[in-house]
Amino acid sequence: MKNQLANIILFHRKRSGLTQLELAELAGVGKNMIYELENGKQSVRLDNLINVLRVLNINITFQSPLRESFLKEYPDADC
Amino acid sequence: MKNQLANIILFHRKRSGLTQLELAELAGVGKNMIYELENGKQSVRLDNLINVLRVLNINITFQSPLRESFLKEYPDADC
DNA sequence: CCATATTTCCCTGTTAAGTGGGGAATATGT
DNA sequence: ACATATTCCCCACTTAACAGGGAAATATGG
Repeated sequence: MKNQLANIILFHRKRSGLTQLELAELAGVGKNMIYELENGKQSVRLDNLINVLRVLNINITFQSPLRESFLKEYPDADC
Repeated sequence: MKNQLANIILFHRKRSGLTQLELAELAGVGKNMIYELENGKQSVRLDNLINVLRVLNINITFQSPLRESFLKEYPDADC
């Protein structure tokens, strides 16, 4: 149970029937990156992570109390 | 409108009344990182981004159809 | 309008992220 | 039990993320 992200990636990759190598190639990253991601490495590059998550159909979102109340007041803001 | 993340960070930093330099020091990153984040740089390190978001009280979450249906079936899984 | 704060965008050196190769360890399935 | 697939984890090399200095451009506010 290294961290949340590692488990999410492992779970989705297994469900997709992909090997680490196949996922790496689909995401355009090195094979070691998948291994490191699944083992809790935090110092990966964001764009690489996003490419991996895209293959696995995982969405990354950002939430905060401030943002949610702001978007409720100004629904078209999108910022 | 470079990207979503850049706008979120800028919006929250302004609301916090912090300068780029102050946010950088609180997050333990270089001053240039804040500038680059707010200008849409995608190749930043995830741990640095997380440190910045923590200061701004912004949460990262991961969502997928697979994950949501899975957690609905097995509420205690947490993976 | 002026002084000051802040942001933008150069630059340079350092450091570690990322890569592919490769081989040992482990898992898978027949 | 065996062959094969996959994962784990080491290595060395390349490259760019990062920090921090600095200076011009821009924003702020008194």
